[in-house]
Formats: sequence, C-alpha cells, structure tokens
Amino acid sequence: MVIDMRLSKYFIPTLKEVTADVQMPSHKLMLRSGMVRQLAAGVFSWLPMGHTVLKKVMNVLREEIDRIGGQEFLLPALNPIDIWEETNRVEAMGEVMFHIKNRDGLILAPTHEEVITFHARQHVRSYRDMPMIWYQIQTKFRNEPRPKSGVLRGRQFIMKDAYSLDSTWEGLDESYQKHYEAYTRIFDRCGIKFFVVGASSGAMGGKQSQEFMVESDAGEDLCAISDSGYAANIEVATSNIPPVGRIAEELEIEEFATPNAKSIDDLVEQFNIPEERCAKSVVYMVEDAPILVLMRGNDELNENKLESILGTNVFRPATSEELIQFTGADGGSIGPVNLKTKVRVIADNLLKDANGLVSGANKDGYHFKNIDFKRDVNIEEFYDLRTVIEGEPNPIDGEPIRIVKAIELGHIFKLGTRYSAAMGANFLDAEGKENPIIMGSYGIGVERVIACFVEQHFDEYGIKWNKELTPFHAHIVGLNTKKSEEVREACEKLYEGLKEVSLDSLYDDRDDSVGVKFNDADLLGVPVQIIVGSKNLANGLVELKYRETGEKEMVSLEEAIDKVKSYYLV
RNA sequence: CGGGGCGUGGCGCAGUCCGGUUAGCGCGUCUGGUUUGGGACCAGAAGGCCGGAGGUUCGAAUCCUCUCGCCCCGACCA
Repeated sequence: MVIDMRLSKYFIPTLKEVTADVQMPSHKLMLRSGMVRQLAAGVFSWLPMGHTVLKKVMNVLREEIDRIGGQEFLLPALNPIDIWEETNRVEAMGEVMFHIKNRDGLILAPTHEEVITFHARQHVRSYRDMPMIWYQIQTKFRNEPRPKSGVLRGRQFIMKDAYSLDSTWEGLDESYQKHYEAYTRIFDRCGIKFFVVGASSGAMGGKQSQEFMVESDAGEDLCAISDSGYAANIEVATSNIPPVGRIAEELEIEEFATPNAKSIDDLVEQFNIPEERCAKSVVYMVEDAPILVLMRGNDELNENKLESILGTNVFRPATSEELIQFTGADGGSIGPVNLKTKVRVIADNLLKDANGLVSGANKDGYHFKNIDFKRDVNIEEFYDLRTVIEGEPNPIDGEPIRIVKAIELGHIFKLGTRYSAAMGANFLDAEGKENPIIMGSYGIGVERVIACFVEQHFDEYGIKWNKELTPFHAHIVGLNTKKSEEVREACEKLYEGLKEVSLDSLYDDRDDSVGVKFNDADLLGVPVQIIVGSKNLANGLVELKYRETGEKEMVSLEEAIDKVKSYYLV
C-alpha cells in the first residue's frame, strides 16, 4: 500500500502564525508545521506528518527495547480500580487519576505497574519463568492540574513503559542496567542531548531511580549538576555543607518576646541572630498526627525527601487551628521546646547536636534562645531534609552545584517488591520457597521525545529533522509545476525513483508560488530538498539542498536519487 | 485550588474603557485574469446571531450577573 504523498493531496496544514500565548519554539513549530493541533487543555491530535514522526520514534523505541529482550504488550487504559486499591495507589495518585463517572469501579490508568503485576501474578510461577521484560507503547491519562507547554505536559499522552520481572536482586540490577543502556541508545539515535540524574521515586515507590533529562527553560524539574559530573534531581540532591555545630558558650535557655517576628528573616533583622542559629519549624499533618520538622535558618524543606522518610505522600501543612491545638501557638512562634502536646519531631542533619539556637516558644509572640539540641530537646530523628542551593559544593568532589531547569524524558526505577508484595505476585525459588517478584519500571514520554528534539533542532525558518526521525527522506520542491510539464515529469521521475529504492519523499506539486514552497520546505525541515525548476532542468540538472547546513549542489536526476540514498546510508 | 489575562468569519488580530449607521484589518478560501527561483499582483465574491445564558436600556461585541472554555503565574518556609 503506497500512500500518495503529493502535497496537493496530503494533509499538512502549515501556518504562518500561531496565537500569541504559544511560547516554546518546539510548540510553535509543531503547530506551524501541521504536526499537531490542540483539542482541549492538555489534549492534542496528531496530524499525518506528526503521526509519521511519532511512528519513527516508536520504531526506535521498539528496536531498542526489543534488542534487550523486551516483549511488546498492549494493555488497556481502562482499569478496574480494585487492583489499584491493592497497592494503595488510589489514594497516592489522588486527583491525578481519572475516575469513570457513569461506571463504578473503573479508572483511566495513569501508568501500568498494577496491570503488569496482575498478569505476572496470573502466570509467573517459578524462578525459571524469569527474567522477563514486558513493555508497551500506549496512552496514559493523568488529570494534571495545569497542562502546559503544548505536548510537553498533557492530560493524555503516549508512553513507552517497560517492566522487568526478576527472581533475584542481581537480576534486577541487570535489567535496570540494560534499560539504562537502551535509553542512552534511544536518545542518541533520536539526536537528543541529555543527561542522567539520580531521582526520587515519588508515588512509584521503590529503591533507586534515575531520570533522563533535557536541559530547557521550559522544563518543570530542577536539577543540581556540576561540570565534574555530579547530577541529581533537586528532589534528592544533596550538598556538602558543614553542620551548624556547637558554639562554646553554654547559656541557659531563655524565653524572649518577639511580637513582630513572623519569619526567620524578621528574627535575623530584629534581634541580630545569625540565620543559621535559627531553627525553623514546619508542621505537617500525616493523617491526623502532626509532625514538626526543624530546618536550619531559611533552608527550604524538600517535600520529596520528607515523603520518602514518611513513606507516604499523603500529608499536608497543618492549619492555623491545628498548630494552636498541637503546639500551643500559631505559625511564627512554633518550636521543639515546650510543645503543648506530644508531637513527633524530626530535624535536618545540619542541626544535629547544635546549640545556641533560636526557635519558637509555642506561645504566640515568644521565642527561646540558647536552645541546645543535646540538652533541651530529645530529637531522635535527623534526616537530610533540605533543598540544595546553587553554588554549594556537591557531595562527590565539592565542585559547585549549578541548578538548571530540565524536561524529564525518561525515568528508570528499581521497584523491588513493592507491587508484587502488595498484590501477591509470587514465584517459587530453587529451594521451593515462595518470594515476591522483583520488579523494575522504565518509562519514556513519546511526545516529549519529539518536542525535545525540535527544541534542540530548529532555526529561524523551521525544523531540522535528523535521519532517524524525519517524516520523509526527501522533499521534492517542484517549481511552477502548473506551467511546466518538464518539471512535473522530472518530479514524478524522482518521486517514483526514490520509491523504488524504498525512500519516502514528499512531493510539493501544489500550484503555489516558489516562495510558499521554499518556506514550507524549510519549515517542515526534511533533511534533503530536491528543487526542480525549469531553468536548471534545461541543462538536465536539479538542485539538492541540505536543511541542516543550507549547503546546495547541482546534480542530475539520477545523481539526486543516489545522493539521497547515500545520505541515509551513512 | 488562589491570582491575572483572553474568547469577535477557517487562522492571526483591532474595536470593548466612553453603548448608537451596514462589526473592521491582515492571511486564507472561491471566480476570472496577469505572474512565477524565496510567503506575487489586479478585479470580483462568499463567509460572523461578537463563547453561552440571563439582565439593564429606545438601542449591547461594548454595561451588570451567572456560566463554559483556553492561556499565564503561583500553590511548605509558620
């Protein structure tokens, strides 16, 4: 079946302009080149050319995941809520999960660990059945509070998701490593510059995870990286800064009035207290229980770190009423000493064993000074809770950290037994003992691959596809096709000739002015343009133009086909 | 969820503050003609109950109320 790819018939609605609120270059170009159209907030249709590129990306994904032994599935987006309740993720996903309104017990799946584990439970009985890599390329549904940046964050998007099933932890390490390498090959083939960061597992749970990131101002993730090679998502990034420590003076703890101090900055300003000697209190409610978190000075609490310490993402800042109920004071005057009720207190590592600290007195308008964490409070739990700041030394070699914005393109997780244990997906090991399957989960946002590629490969005229992702191998630009039969014939010859050697070409046979055709060709960004005009044709020549470099050369029709062919062989 | 902005022929916009002929402009579309190596030109034409509902008024794209949609910023720091 051969599709007619004459532009006069093929649906590529290019646009000269897009509405003013489209900001990202890739978003603008994908709209202008007729690849996508928006249907609703966070919901996009893929038009024929965009869909062709999508298929090219999927091709690369399939080849590389097949190469590491993946077996392709197609799992349903519609899921029974039961399996999600088994893993307690209905609550963990919260508002993000779409629930079907007129059919109880069905949801739209935001990811597929549960379904995979369900089938593994059905059929995986023995350690001999593993290792296994199961994957699919399929649509996910996530009720994002705020979709943005075109196709980058949608409520419906296509994901390549893979899952590994292993009987040993070493096996998981191998499966994980295979995916790491496959992902590297995938993004290399797609011509995307990326970096890998250590990441948080978030609602996925699990042991270890890494993200494949693309640096971009439109990114929604912050990463701490250093030129020497440290790279971590800010959600888990750490830095090597010294703890607050102890000062020599051993002064008695003392209450003092701070009627106008609502924040650490106020304390620092009004009482001349060094910022690092302030212990900031933040109170969260975990279910119905309060937890007081102490941070150094104005350090920012990292909620992701808190989440992994608490083992749940179901927590929220306490309300004013709750603060008063549990601590005795409203925000601004809360501290670890003299709490009204028994409250779990955890503190950042930097505050461990520190003294000479100032913190709220749990009495509105009062603080304590000279608090000694060894003497005056009994905090047993110290954790790394802070968010790192640009310029701090990285924990590996001390090089300063840079904070960059990045788009998350892929994410690989060592899930461990979190899902298999919860759902009872067990196997018998060589000793005949029953164990939960050891799992990994690996995802790539397919549309994001395209958006990121375009973001990295465009100029003022349009997109510049690479050999791997280009929707067509050649773009035949027929000039004045209406008037010149010679041009039409030459174009047809090229079109057919390329088809014979299995190269797809887009043939612009429209009755439009040359300017329109040249501009559309540059906008669509096919790597090789074959420009056929009557003047050159009189000498038996056509012009080849390479989109990447702008380089041009005059060749015969036969040479043109050979040149295109060899261009893609390299 | 909080705050801000926008919704007017297919697309991109003006008009709205300060209500008043027939609602404009550019692009696109259709017809005819002239052009043709970088988004051509001339002539003519089609196409809009101004997001929706209600209200104020002699009269509403314009004012008021409600509602739907879309975009942007924010959503621990007590």
